[in-house]
Amino acid sequence: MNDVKKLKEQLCFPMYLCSKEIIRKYSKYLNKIDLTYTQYIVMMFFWEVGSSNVKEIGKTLLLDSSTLTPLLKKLEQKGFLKRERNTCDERNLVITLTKKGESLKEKAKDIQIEMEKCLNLNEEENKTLYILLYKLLKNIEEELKND
Amino acid sequence: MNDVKKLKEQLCFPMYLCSKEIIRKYSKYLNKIDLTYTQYIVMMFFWEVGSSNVKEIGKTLLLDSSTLTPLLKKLEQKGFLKRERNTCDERNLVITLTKKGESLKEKAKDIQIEMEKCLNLNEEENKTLYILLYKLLKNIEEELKND
DNA sequence: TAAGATTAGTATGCATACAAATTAATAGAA
DNA sequence: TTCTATTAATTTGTATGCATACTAATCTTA
Repeated sequence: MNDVKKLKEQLCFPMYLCSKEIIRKYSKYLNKIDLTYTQYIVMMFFWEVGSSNVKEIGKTLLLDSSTLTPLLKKLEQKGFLKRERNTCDERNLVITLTKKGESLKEKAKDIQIEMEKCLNLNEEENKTLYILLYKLLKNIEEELKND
Repeated sequence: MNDVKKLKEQLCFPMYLCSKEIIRKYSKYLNKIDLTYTQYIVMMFFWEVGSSNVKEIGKTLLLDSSTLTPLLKKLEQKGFLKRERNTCDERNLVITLTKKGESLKEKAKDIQIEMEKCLNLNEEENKTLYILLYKLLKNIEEELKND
C-alpha cells in the first residue's frame, strides 16, 4: 500500500468534482437572472450585510482582491451594486446594493429551492455533510496560516 | 423562514470554499514538482491507466475537451506526456506517459501523505465525508442529465 | 458510393482564481 | 513634521473551466 493513491482514493477529487458540478448546475438557473456563480455568492453576501468593502468580502468568501475588483465592476455595470470611495479613508471602497440589486433577492429565493431539490440529500445527510465541510475548512485554514 | 438563505445556510458555499482551499494548499506542494492542481489530477489519471485519449479523460475528470486540449499540450511541453494521432482513427489522440511523467509518480506520493495530514480528519469522518460526496455527485450528475 | 450525420479534438470568448507587482492613501516612528 | 511602513485596491500574467463554433475524419444510409 506504499504506492501513489488513485483518484478515487483521495478526498480532494470528489470534493473538486462536487464543487464544480454543483456550480455547473447552479449556473443553469443563474443564467436566467444574469448572474454567474461567483457573482451570486457576492450578491448573497450583500443581501446579508447591505454594504461592505473589498477587503471584507474577500475575508468572508476567501477570494483575492484581484479576483473581486473586476467582478465588482461587472456587478456595478449590471446595476446591482454601487462603488464609491470612502470619504474618511480614500483607500477603501464603499460598495452598496442598489434597488435593482436588492430586488434580485426575490428571484434568487426560487433558485435556492430548486437547487436544494437537485442535491437530493435527506436532512440527516445534509447536516452531517455540512458539519464535516466546515470542520475540514477550519482545519485547512489553520494549515494555510503556517505557510 | 420564507426568506432568501444566507451563505452559511447553503451547502454549496462550504463546498465551494473547501474545494478552493484544498486546491490552494495542494498547489503549494505541487509547485515543487512543476504541476498545477488540474495538471496533477490529469497525471493521477495517467498513473492509473497509462494511456488514453481526450474523450476518456474528460469523462473521468468531468472536464470539457476545450479545457483539456491546452492543458495536455502544456504537460507535453513539460515532457510528462506524449500526444500522437491514432493511426486507426485519425480523429483520436493517443496520449501516453513519458518516462519522465512516470517517474514523477514517486514524488507525488510524498505530497499525498503531507496533504492527508493537513485535512486532519479521523478515519470515521474521512469515510463519512467520502461517501456523502460521492452520493451527492451521483445525484447532481443525474440532475444534469435532464438539462 | 456520394451526401448527410456523427464524432474527436481544437479554437475562441468570457469569467473566474491567484501570485506578484504597482499605486495611492494613511498610520507610525524618529 | 517628515520619512518609512503599512494598507486597500488595482493591474498584470498565467491557468483553469465552460459554452459555442469550427474542422477534419469516420460512419450511415439511401
